[in-house]
Amino acid sequence: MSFYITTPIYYTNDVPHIGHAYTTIACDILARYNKLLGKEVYFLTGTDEHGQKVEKSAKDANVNPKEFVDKLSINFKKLVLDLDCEIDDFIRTTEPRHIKAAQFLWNKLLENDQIYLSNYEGWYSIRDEAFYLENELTKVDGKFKTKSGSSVEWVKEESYFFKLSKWEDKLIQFYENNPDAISPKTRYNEVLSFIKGGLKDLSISRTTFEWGVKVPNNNKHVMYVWIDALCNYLTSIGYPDINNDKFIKFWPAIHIVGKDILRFHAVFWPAFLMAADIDPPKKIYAHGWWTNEGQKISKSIGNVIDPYEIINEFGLDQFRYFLFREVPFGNDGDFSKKSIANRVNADLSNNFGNLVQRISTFIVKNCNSSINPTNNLNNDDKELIKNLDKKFNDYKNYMNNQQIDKSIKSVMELLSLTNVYVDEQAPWSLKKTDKERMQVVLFVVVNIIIKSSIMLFPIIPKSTKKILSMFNMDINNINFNKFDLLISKNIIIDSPSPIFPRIL
RNA sequence: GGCGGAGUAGCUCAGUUGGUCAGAGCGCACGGCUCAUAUUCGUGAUGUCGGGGGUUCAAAUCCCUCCUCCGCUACCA
Repeated sequence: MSFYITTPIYYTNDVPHIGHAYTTIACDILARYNKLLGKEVYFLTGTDEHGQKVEKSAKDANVNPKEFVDKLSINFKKLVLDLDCEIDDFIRTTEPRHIKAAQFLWNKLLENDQIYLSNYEGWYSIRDEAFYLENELTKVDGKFKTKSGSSVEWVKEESYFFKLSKWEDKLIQFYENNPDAISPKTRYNEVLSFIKGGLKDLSISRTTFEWGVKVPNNNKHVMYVWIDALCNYLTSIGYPDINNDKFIKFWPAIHIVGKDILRFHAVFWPAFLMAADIDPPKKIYAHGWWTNEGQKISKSIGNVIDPYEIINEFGLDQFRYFLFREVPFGNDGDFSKKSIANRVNADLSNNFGNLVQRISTFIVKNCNSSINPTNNLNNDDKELIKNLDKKFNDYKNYMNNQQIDKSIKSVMELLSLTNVYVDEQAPWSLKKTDKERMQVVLFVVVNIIIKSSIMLFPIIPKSTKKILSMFNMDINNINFNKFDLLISKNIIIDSPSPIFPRIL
């Protein structure tokens, strides 16, 4: 079994922000989870480095575009590592392998009679670098203006077109047969209604700038961003060699994207692929956006969230945990210092961390730091183990559908039940009355701590590794294959220290 | 305008086919324990389930209508 997951490639026109971190961590969580399942995982991210904006920014900065993107791309690559994300490849669209792949894809589309040369005409705003439809414009003094007041002019530009209109029925059919191919459900509905509203052929080349992948045999044109950029998902696994091991093993991919670029991934991209005789993606998952302390994030307001700032203040795992526990994956969320502090304290410090701490120190003090396996379970113990089993299944079901928040919640519920169990069994009382029974209770709880740590490993890898090594588990070999509900070996505990300090 | 989603405790939200569905977490109040990172456990309070009307023995759950919010309605990415 294999699992291929991608982030969008990030545009090298600015420094990374919370949105980039969010998408990348989402993929990392799903990648790590699938590794725990024993699947062969391929996790791809990278940078999208072409286009008019980059060309212009580079010019403004008085450097050539390649130098410009070299610098910016590094920031994104660094962020991936600093977020503790285990990628398998970092692709850049300026790499020769990608240019080769994109041009091959183009030629394939040409060969399959999916591309023709014509003219793109419309009202164009130089200031906005965008075309407008007439119904988007208002007439001021006999001249059309955009809502923002920019003037527009009628522009006619030679362009290659992709025969998107031909794919309308096939896309509808594909999505009706694969209702899970777009998530969440509301996004699926949106895309389907968009397609049903009719598809026009798509302009897929530009002549107004040069910084892009050249159209084969016509150097006047560079490829439209979405042919160039989306092709990266193929490039990384060896396209155009579709018979190589990687391609065979991993395609089709699951694409995690922001809701703003859903259409490109869910309409254009599958059409390009089918037109080039390649299977459409397995799934496209659109996530939401973050606000900052209740406010929409924008550069002009100046409230862009720098991931490094959050990590430095709250910790990396705390940040990762908050992003995916706080908000249903797919919804918008609000980031605030108060909510991350509350969330981390309630779930990680108090519920999980304190359970680990109270049990581990108890074992160190009262059991000579060691706990032995046993099968001598009473009904209370069996009940809790049954809950472990149930929550583990819930957790997997949710993760399999990218419902990361719900899967985390399942583990938290298990940990709450365990805290209740500890209070009810009261090992500190058993210490005086029934030492044997006390050992059993501790053994049951240790099992839950270890299993919960493994379940949470994809979300908070560094902290859970600390916990697992505190219990002397083999942290280089964590997976679900050996996930027996009860551990069969003696557990020795190293001197415990709080893993999740409370945030004040 | 069209299509779609949503309005349930202070906050974030669960509520399958109408009949323990009035709930959870956080927050708050009180109490217990003291193994633990002043942590944990228990108990409790607050809601005309957006408004109005209707169907039914019975509706947050079905129908009608109104109000509010959000998303999509193609070529910057």
